[in-house]
Amino acid sequence: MRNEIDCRQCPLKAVKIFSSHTPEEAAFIQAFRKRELHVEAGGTVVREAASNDDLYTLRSGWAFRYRTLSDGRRQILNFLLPGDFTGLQQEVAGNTPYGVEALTDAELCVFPRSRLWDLYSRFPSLGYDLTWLSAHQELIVDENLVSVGRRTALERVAMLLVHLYKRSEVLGLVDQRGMHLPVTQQHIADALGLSLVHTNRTLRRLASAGLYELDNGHLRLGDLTRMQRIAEYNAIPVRGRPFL
Amino acid sequence: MRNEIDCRQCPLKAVKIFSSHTPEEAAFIQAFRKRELHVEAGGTVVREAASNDDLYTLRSGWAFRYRTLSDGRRQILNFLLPGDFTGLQQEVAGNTPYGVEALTDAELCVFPRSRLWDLYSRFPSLGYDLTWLSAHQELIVDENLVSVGRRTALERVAMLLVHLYKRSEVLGLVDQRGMHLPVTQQHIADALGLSLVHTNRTLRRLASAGLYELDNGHLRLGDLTRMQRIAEYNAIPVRGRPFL
DNA sequence: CAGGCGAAATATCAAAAGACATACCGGGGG
DNA sequence: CCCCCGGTATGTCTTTTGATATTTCGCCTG
Repeated sequence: MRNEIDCRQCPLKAVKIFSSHTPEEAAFIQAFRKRELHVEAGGTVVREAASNDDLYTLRSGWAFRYRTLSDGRRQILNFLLPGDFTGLQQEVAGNTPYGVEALTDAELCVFPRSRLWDLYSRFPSLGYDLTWLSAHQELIVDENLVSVGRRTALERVAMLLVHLYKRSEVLGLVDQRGMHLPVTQQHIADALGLSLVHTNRTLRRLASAGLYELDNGHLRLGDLTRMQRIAEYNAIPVRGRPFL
Repeated sequence: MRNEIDCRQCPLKAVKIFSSHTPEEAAFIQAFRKRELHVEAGGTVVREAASNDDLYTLRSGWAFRYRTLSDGRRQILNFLLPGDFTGLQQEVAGNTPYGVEALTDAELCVFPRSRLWDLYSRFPSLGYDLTWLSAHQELIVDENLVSVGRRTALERVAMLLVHLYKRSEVLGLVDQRGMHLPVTQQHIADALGLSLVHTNRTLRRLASAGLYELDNGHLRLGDLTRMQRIAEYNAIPVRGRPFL
């Protein structure tokens, strides 16, 4: 087993967008963390409809939350990028109402739900952070719901590309090649409530209008302003955001 | 101005599903509350895309959260019933990314976001409750996203009726006439990402199969089990749930 | 280097849902 | 009492999206 990372040197601290912890908070988080979890691309982080006692911070890599219906129809609820936190909803429903799957090799920090009360009582600041993270994720799901419910296929795809691009950007994951987009068209279809075929058609339409280029899994947006106008999507500007 | 209700005698306390507060918590909530707000049916609680410094508990009546696109397309994100809490997302985005509108005459308790930190530091238990409420609302939005993204029109409508029925039931809002359903078909359409016409057709289909009856705004479900099977929806069983 | 495989691209046809028009229905106000 | 108006119901036609099938492409592996 490889050495675990010390929370006090968490690589996320290097990313500007994240706010920092006091030494006491960092020490508590370190003690709160149960273990690290490494999942390879395509692997399962949380099994759908199973019981689960853990909370997760995604430290590196991509993942997504999803639900499936009995005949296999799948809806991706949202994509998880580094710094995202998940698992709080199990506190409300008994078991996990959704699954989580890794899109790339991913590293996660695992926390025990059983000691959540400890966190709130000893570090209210971290309790506040959890609420913040929960509200942030809901904001993203709200946005997805607007897309799936009321945007056309073209608008939806444009919205998703802009959304993921913006999120990658603030995490420092965009370089001159563009951003690494580790999703298949099937994932996009499942996130947007479209069929695979129609997703393909729609992507083609955007690409031939010069609005994006994809080479080797790296996405570049040709005309961000026009994309945003098509999608009628303005990313939420987030200042210092917390993480655990 | 009519007398305000004392939080220590909050009518929600009479509803079994809600867990209770310690006297200290109740006193804090009382002091935290800025004012009460009475909105009539159809009135605006929170204006979309405006700045807003408040948090809200819906104490009685129905409301809904929504977003609109510039050409008027509207997506209802979720319905708010008594005990529901909203406004935390403004803590993440600067201004309110969604509007809230009352469906019936409604009473709300208004809390200042500026004193939120006070709540976390002095009553971590209430901080935990806010996280719970946030996660609970997200669970509902997740479920809506699954519907809108992957269920057929028939399944969606069935799911929504069951969902609202179940929620009303645990709040003690169902009597022998059924539940009061204060929504128009346009609201249902906007919640489910359907057109008004198609919503009407679909409702007709369910009604003529004897699955529900609506008289005078009161909904009765003819065959709950069958409805649930159509919708493939199992309401989340919620035990003691917090409120502010 | 050939074969196999997952993902992407594309054609054809079918179904679901939307748009528009119009009629109906019931309650409140002049 | 009648008219207006919001909400509901329904018919007809169009558009969008989905289903199925087939081909292509790039990559990995043997």
